[in-house]
Amino acid sequence: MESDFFKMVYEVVQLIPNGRVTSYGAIAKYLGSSRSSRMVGWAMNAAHSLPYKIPAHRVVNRNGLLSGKMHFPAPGMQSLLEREGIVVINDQIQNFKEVFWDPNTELSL
DNA sequence: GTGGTGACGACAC
DNA sequence: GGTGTCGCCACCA
Repeated sequence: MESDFFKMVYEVVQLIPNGRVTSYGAIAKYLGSSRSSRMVGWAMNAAHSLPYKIPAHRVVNRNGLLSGKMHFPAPGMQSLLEREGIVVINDQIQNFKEVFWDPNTELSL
């Protein structure tokens, strides 16, 4: 029973270009509720049961910190990001604003 | 049906 | 500027 909010989150996450990342708040704001950032995170949690591949490793918190790395099943969320060309040090994305992909700007709703 | 929690964010102090 | 608290909505017990 995927809510439209969730589906929107998944769609946006899948639209994230390679080598780019976004924040929960950015997606939430794109959906119309910047304060619903928690729902975006929850959507990521539910994404585990989804048949689609959700590049959750491209979604980090507003600080560019890999907040959800602990929940990530992969051997290393950081490794995935580095493979994308993103520099990650100590679970912190370097040049975050440079790799930051804001749907509100890129998609220009 | 109620209460508590959660991959966060913004505002208040 | 750092810390604390509220908010937001869906899911689980």
